[in-house]
Amino acid sequence: MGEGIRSDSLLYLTDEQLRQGIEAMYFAYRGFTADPDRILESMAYGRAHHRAIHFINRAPGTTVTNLLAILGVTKQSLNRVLRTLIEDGLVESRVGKSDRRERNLYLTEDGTSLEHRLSDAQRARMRSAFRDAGPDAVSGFRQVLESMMDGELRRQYKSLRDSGQ
Amino acid sequence: MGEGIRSDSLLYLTDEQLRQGIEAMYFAYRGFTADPDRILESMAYGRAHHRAIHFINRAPGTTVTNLLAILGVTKQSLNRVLRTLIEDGLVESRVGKSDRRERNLYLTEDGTSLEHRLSDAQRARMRSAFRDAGPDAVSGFRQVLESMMDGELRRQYKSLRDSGQ
DNA sequence: ACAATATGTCAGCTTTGTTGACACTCCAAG
DNA sequence: CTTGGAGTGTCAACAAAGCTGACATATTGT
Repeated sequence: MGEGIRSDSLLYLTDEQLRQGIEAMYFAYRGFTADPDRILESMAYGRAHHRAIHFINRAPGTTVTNLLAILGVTKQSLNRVLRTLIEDGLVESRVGKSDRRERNLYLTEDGTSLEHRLSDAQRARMRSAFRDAGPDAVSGFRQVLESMMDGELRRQYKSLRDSGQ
Repeated sequence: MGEGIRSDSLLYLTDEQLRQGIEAMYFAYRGFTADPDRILESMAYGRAHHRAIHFINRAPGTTVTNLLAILGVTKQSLNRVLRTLIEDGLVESRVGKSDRRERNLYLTEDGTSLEHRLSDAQRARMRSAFRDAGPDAVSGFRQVLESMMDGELRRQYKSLRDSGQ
């Protein structure tokens, strides 16, 4: 073994370290979805409903096409989810003002209330993880995740992020 | 607004920061699975097959029950996946030596070869993200993910991690 | 002998994704 | 004003991957 081939600054790039990162991502994502899943399964809903509710709440008045781009599913798949949410009175679909082909989506009071329950649960876990790890770790966490995104997804993530606060 | 209510050290725990963390996790996970998914869809396989292959490779000779505990699915669900992998000659199931009720699972040569293709793709993305973000960020990333796991999952993650290298 | 364990399998159901086809509304350009 | 295309909704059919419940088999340990 030649010395100095692998410098200290590259030690975290060994296959072993990478595999640990992969497994950490897998197990953490299961924790990440566990709390909302528990709430959703008591109703007739699943993760797809949660995602729709999240992003409608995030950008009220968004169109179906925009939601399709963010979620990356087919309109048939999204439509099935939206239909149940509209039927159940959690989402309101208003005909577009300037372009009447578009549908602008909004959460109703009930929809907002469910969104709060779901995001409270998810935020509580995220808050606890952030608190445990500390501000520097949080910054690193965000940096790595952002680098892991696909180009188009990263664009959408940043666009949402910058529209926030 | 009163000054000093929210100290600098807690700024990263605002709902806005937490929501960004949640969305980062969502978009990053899609990037995380994108490359293996592309490889898998060219065959008749899905993510469930990838997970089985990953953990069999990780712990050769593991039993079905152990795999069930790690993956958190029902045996019917896992069995469907394992059956196709065994039929296709990617996984070998050997009767247990000491306890003949158990089945010890191993990757065949073909199974190992597919595992390499999948993990090479996934590691490449992880490596690139790690390199972009730097060692400190990687450490933070791992810390936050570990805190985000459920208790039982964290136990399994650590057990795998410590058995490595 | 008997109970418990590990595994496999059958049937049936759910959620969430997919294609393909088609209709309707509406905007904009010719 | 007609016509093409975009945005939307819906139908049918299907697939992957999870679930429950029930049951069979082999094996182990008491």
